[in-house]
Amino acid sequence: MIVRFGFVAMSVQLEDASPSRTMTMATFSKLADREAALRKLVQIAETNLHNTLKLLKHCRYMGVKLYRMTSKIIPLVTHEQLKDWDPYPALAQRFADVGSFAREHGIRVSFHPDHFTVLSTPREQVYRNSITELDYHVRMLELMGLDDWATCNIHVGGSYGDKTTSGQRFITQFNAMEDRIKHRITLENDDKTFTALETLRISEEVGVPMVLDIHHHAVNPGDEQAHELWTDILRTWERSGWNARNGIRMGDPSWLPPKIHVSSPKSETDPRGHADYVDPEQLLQFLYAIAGSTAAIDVMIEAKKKDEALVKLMADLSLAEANGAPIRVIDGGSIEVLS
DNA sequence: ACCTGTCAAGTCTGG
DNA sequence: CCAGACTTGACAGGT
Repeated sequence: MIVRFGFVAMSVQLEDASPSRTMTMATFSKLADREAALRKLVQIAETNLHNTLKLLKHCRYMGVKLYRMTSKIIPLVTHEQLKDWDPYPALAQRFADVGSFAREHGIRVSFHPDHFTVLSTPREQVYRNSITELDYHVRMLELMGLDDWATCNIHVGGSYGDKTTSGQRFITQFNAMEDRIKHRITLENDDKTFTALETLRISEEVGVPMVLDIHHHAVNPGDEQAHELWTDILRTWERSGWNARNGIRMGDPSWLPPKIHVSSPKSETDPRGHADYVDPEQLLQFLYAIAGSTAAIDVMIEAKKKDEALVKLMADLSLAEANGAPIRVIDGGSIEVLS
């Protein structure tokens, strides 16, 4: 089983490469010349896209094939007060450049819209805002020229005191969206509300792939071991999403592997928080448990030290290999689990 | 150069 | 019913 690792949003190794520079609404409102203020926002977005490309080049240099882009590329773009603003044409070329690079170098990119994208909400306005937010992310992927193997990962949302009803509402409100958005979604179990099993059943119902977060499952487990759910989770990657729509079977060269999230608890007092680095042992135990089920898997490292945590993990895995673990380090971003 | 409070957005809890 | 927690990187405004 080939395992590819990736990291989130920013690099702690690169200087001057923030992909999420911003401007607050407070500052924007203070600027007397609105046209000039909008030009400033476009300028910030250009910098963010330039740095996103820089980060992708950093990925290529390291051998990393998995990267989550930040949601903050265009500041304030989904803000109520900027509804009339259309910055996309001015940024189209830079989006295209980012997308081309990702495609040429086989880097699987994705987004993770923030926690106020809540499709289970009972509030009409929150639902509408969530769609606006998703539309923004999907639009960026479209401008990058990336097919819908490039996805947006979200959570089910709040429970509002009745998880069953809220889950049903998620399904109804999810189904009411445009296909171009629905086809980009993956669903992840969260650390407080919808467990892995609950998220899995909803993923099956609406026909989207499920991203299993091992750490969230550890702190919000339900009754099942993660690997017990794995067969069904893997099936969501076969029967829905990019693979299913294009008739791609596991083992085909263009097969999109399932994705999981990995992080380690920050401390005993804050078990839900993300630690600086990830514990290789816990990760390996999970990978061994599922090694026979799939030819490949992609693992997103969610650690405070970002790309440095990925580098450290690779070093730890090299050491494990030297000590006889049944793995083979391939390059700076991937290993093979021997079975 | 460095430090601190604040930021557009959501949900949940406790007072 | 409202204030604060949660969580995060970066701004904004101060020293």
